[in-house]
Amino acid sequence: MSDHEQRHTPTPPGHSGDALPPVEQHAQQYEAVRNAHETELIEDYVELIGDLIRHRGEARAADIANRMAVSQATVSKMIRRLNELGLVTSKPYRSLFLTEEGQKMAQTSRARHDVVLHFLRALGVDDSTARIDAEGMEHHVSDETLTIMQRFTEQQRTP
Amino acid sequence: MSDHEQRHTPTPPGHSGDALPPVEQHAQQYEAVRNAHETELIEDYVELIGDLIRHRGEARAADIANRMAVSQATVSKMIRRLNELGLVTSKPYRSLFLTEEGQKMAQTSRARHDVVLHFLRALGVDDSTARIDAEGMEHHVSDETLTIMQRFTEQQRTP
DNA sequence: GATAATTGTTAGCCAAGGCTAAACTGTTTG
DNA sequence: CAAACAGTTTAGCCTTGGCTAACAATTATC
Repeated sequence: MSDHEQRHTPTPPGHSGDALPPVEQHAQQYEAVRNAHETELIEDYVELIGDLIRHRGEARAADIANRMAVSQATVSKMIRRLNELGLVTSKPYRSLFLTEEGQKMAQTSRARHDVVLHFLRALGVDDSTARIDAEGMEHHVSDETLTIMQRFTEQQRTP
Repeated sequence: MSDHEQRHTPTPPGHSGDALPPVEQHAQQYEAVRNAHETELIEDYVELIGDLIRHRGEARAADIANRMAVSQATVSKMIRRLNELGLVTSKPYRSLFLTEEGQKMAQTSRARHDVVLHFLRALGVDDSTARIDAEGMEHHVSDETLTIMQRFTEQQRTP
């Protein structure tokens, strides 16, 4: 653990832009992003499976592959993982179901996604752009920010 | 390419929540996220190196490792990659420099980051939360949304 | 009901991005 | 100036999440 940096001025004076955050805080930012990345894909799969079930009555691997633009082999492998994690149940060659826990995750993830999407639209972002941005952003928005976004959206709706 | 889904109602009627987007659009969302992920880390490194140079006069591997909360070995490996990509120049055991291209990327990335961070603060998000969220969000915000965020922030500043 | 088409699985490959341990270089200091 | 220390690199390992190709099962069609 080098504190080499700390020998110098902690908050340099006349630079353009913001100062660097303290090391611990800075590190925490990057760690948060890495953590988000670990769960992100899992959540996306679970969310999509939930959506497919809701809207189509069932979730099949081929549909997931199409919608994710990914090979069926990739989906198959991922489903095995979701199984091990206790998020879905599946019998070979049959369509998928979410466990209790999976349903909870799908629901949370869905809600999160919707808040971000509606927020972006309320901000004035074009629908198809909002969809793309929301998909990427949803896993990186804290609960605090999410609440604020929701409040903002509601205010826009009833001016 | 299965169109199995399309046999059914394309926009189902009375469900709660939004309908599923058409397959092509949906796929595009996920592809965008995967693409962002590929460049994300690279941009983070380059941005951080730029920041270290600006604020401290030099960027050393140990500082990067500390700030990213990652081992030095990981940094070392990454620097080799950045080198191959023509983004940084480095002599063994010496501190790092950004190439022209690297500087351009650092600058763009920095600007993006700042817009998102200032936007979140203008929205009313607490500073340390805003920093964490901004770090994750910055790579998933389209230019369109970025512009809107910037406009919003300026409006808040001068009410 | 046999065969064709679709869907699902398995095996084996690859790159990215982490890690630890060990070797090496450069700098500081007794 | 030699030894100790701090910083850097290399080697080798692991997991994820992609892919293709080959095979297996289910479903559709004649």
